[in-house]
Amino acid sequence: MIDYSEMKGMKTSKRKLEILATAAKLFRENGYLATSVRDIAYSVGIEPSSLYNHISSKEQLLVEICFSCADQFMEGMTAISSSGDSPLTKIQKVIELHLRIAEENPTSITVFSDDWIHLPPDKRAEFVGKQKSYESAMREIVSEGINKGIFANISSAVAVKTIISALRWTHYRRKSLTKEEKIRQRGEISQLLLNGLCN
Amino acid sequence: MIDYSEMKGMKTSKRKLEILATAAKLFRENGYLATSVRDIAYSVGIEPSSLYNHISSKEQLLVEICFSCADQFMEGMTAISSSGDSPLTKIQKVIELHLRIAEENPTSITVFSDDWIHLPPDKRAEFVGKQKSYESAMREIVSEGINKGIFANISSAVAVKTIISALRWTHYRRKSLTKEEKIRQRGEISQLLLNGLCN
DNA sequence: CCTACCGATCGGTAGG
DNA sequence: CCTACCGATCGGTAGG
Repeated sequence: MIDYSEMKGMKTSKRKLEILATAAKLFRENGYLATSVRDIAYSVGIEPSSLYNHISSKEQLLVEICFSCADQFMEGMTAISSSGDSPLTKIQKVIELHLRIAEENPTSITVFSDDWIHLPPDKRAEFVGKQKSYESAMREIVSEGINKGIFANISSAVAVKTIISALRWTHYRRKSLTKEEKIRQRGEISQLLLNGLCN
Repeated sequence: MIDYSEMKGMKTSKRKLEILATAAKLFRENGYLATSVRDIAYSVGIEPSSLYNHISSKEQLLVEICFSCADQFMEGMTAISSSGDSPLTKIQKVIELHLRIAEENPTSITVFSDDWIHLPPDKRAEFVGKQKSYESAMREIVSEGINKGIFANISSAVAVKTIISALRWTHYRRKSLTKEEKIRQRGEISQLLLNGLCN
C-alpha cells in the first residue's frame, strides 16, 4: 500500500481534507469541546481509531483550522499596509478583506472566532500574538488617517477594536448571499463604518 | 438546622451567590464546558458533592448567568423603546446600555456572549427568542430614523447587526476604566457609530 | 482501516 | 457539608 501522506508535494491527502472539513463543520455547530473524536469519525464514516492514521490529535485539527484563517488575515493586512493607498482606501480594503474571508470560509471562520481559546498554550500564545500584530497594523492606518486630517481625532485603539468587532457578525451569517446582495451589504457596512470614522 | 434557602423573601443564599460568582469567573476564564463542577467546588472551598445542596445542576448555573444578562438588556431596551426620545437619542441610549451592562457585569457578560450555545435546548430557544426580540425592537428604532430622514437609507437589519456587533468588544475588556476614560470612550464609540448612521 | 481496550475524568447520587 | 461511589464518556493506543 502506498502511503499517500508521505508523497512529496502532497502534504494533505484527500481524506485529511475531508476530516478537516467535517471537523470544522461540527466544531461550528456544537463547539470544539462538545465535539468528540467519535463524532468526527462517524461523520466521516470511519471508526474513531482510524482517524489517527490521518491526524495526530483532536487539538491539531483546531490548530490547523484557526491558523488557516489567521494566516489569511495576516496576508491580507500585509498587502494592504504595503500598498500606496490612502488610509481611507486601506480601511475600506480591510473591511472587504473581512467580508471576503467570512464568505469564503463560512465554517472555519466561526471556529477561528470562538474556539481559539482552546488552542494548546503555545499555539494560543502564537495566535494571540498574531491578533495583536494585526490590530497594531490597523492602528497604524487609522493613525495615519487622523494625522492627515481625513479621520476624526479619536483613539486609534478604540476605533480599531470597534471596527473589527463590528465586522465579526458577518462570520456567523448562515445563508450565502447573491452577488447583488454582497455588493449592497458591503456598501452599507463600509458606509456605516467609514462615515463614522471620517471628519 | 434552619434551611435558609427556604426562608421567604430570601431566594438566593449567600453561598449560592458565591457559587454563581465563582462559576461565572471560571466560565469566563476557561469556557463553560472546560470548567468542571470540581473546579467550581474547590474554588469555593467545598467538596464537589456539597455544591448540590445549593444548585440542581451545572447547567442551571449557566442558565442563571445568561438570563440575568439577557433580562438586563431586555429591560433596558423596553425603557428606551417606550421613551419619547428621537431615534438618534434612542440609539445613543442603546449604546450606553451596552457599555453600562458590560461595565457592571464584567464576568457574566462574557459567559452570556460566548456560552449561551451550551444552554439546554428549551432554554437556548428561549434565549435566542429574546435576542431576536431585542434586535427587532432596535430595527424599529433604526427604521423610524430612516423614515424621518435622520439616518441614511440602509438596511435596518444590517445596521442593527453591525452596531450590536461593534459594541461586543467592550464585553471582553479586562481592565476597568476610570470615570474620565469611560466618558471619553463612550463618546468615541457613539461618535463612530452615530456619525456612520446619520445622513 | 478495524477490533479491542485503556486510564482519566466527567456530572451527579446515596447515605449519613 | 462530607465520604464513597456510580455509569458514561472522553482522547488516545496496541496490535493486526
